[in-house]
Amino acid sequence: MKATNAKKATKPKAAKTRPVGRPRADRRRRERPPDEEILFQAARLFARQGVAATTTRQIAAAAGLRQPSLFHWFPTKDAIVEALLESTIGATLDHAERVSKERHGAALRLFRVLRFDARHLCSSPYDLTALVLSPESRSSRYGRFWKRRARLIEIIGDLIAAGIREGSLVEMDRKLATRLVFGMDEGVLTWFDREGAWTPDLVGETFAELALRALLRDPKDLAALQREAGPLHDEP
Amino acid sequence: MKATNAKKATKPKAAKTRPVGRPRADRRRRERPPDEEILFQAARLFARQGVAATTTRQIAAAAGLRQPSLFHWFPTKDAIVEALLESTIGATLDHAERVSKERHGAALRLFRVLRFDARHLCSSPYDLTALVLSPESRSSRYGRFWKRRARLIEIIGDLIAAGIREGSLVEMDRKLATRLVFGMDEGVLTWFDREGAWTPDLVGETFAELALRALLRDPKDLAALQREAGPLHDEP
DNA sequence: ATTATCTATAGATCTATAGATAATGC
DNA sequence: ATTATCTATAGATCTATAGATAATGC
Repeated sequence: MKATNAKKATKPKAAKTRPVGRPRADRRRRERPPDEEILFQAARLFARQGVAATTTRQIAAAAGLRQPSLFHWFPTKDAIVEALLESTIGATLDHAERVSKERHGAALRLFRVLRFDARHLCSSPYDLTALVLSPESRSSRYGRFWKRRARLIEIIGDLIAAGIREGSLVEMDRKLATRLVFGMDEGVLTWFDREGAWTPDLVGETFAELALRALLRDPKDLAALQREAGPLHDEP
Repeated sequence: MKATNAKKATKPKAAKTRPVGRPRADRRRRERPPDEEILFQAARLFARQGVAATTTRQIAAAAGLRQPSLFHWFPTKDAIVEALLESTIGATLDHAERVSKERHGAALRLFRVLRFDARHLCSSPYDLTALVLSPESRSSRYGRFWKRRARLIEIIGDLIAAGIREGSLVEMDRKLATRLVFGMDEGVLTWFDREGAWTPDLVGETFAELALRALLRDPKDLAALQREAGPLHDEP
């Protein structure tokens, strides 16, 4: 949202430089830059209450600001939602566009796309619980997100179709399978617990395993697939 | 919400009996009893806009009433949400409690529980898109729903654990698998299109197939399982 | 008498704008 | 001069209540 000041980078980080601008009424230690803090706190509140039920006053209070000061950083409440939605899809879509064009078997490419997305959703700095699945996110206000998500679904659908054609995946309704698998993928947002025992890597790997076992003609291929895909943490 | 008047049942349904009470300002043909119409329209609006963003005025207008007249049928807006949430879980939980106690293999019982729930979610008279997955539904206000849903997850988890013990299901993190499979199940609410080509029966059957293929040690067992389970439409 | 509705409105919000203010940076 | 904040508030909601009203039922 804000370009980082180039000069700041050269400066050896001073221990206690006071930030520019009028001091805050709420003097608590700042964990993050204001725009990131706003996104972080907004996501936390959206996850608990939903977007519409969360007020700008609540977001501001959680971020250590007065309500109108929010509008210095984001022009509208919607802009906050948009920024969070983009954070869920950007990296995954880039990865999927790239991997889906590689010259490997469709099953392998599918495995990697799914594994990456589930991990990405779990490892976001923001708590995205059900934000992506909220009816709000489908509204035309967030058309950009909506189109990019549709593109991701399309890529997954194409990989499943290719796998069926190649004979590595079992014969089935391609579109229905795509929806079910993608539903399982996004579904992690409803239950993944960032304080829990499961790591994003484990969830990504297990989800992709489960999905491929369901789709592969011969589930014994899975082990070879995982070997070829390599460990998740190497994924760019 | 309203007990059906016993006398009404005996009466041969009169062609044009005017309903009791002051006539509505909005004179359109009534499709359903007022309370059902309110639930139906509320669900439609919740699906498009989310719960908090939907106003009682909008619900009332869609149901052919003035806003305050809503409160004759439901004491609060929350009561409408509660009624809809209960409609998603009631029948499924009854079915699951019953089936999970039958004396068949765990895989078969699991298959039937999953198949039933996915179909039930798709075939609701109300458009429940993402209502169940909304952060609102997790709020303590709807504790009854929340507890019943947790019980359903528990039953599914127990069946998966039993299947692993019996050796019919593949060795894996029982809880993680439960979450993933249940996520795929509820996920149908985000994409099932009541005007689309897929029937609730098809979605239920395909989902349960996919889930069992993912979990079974030997996917070839699936065909036998489906034969033994019988057709979905016979399911009580 | 009972029922289902209506109109009017109280009281409590909520988003976003206007304009002042208190810092740093040069 | 620039930046980031503040206080005050306009204007637009929204839920729920109060009390009147227009039907049917007996």
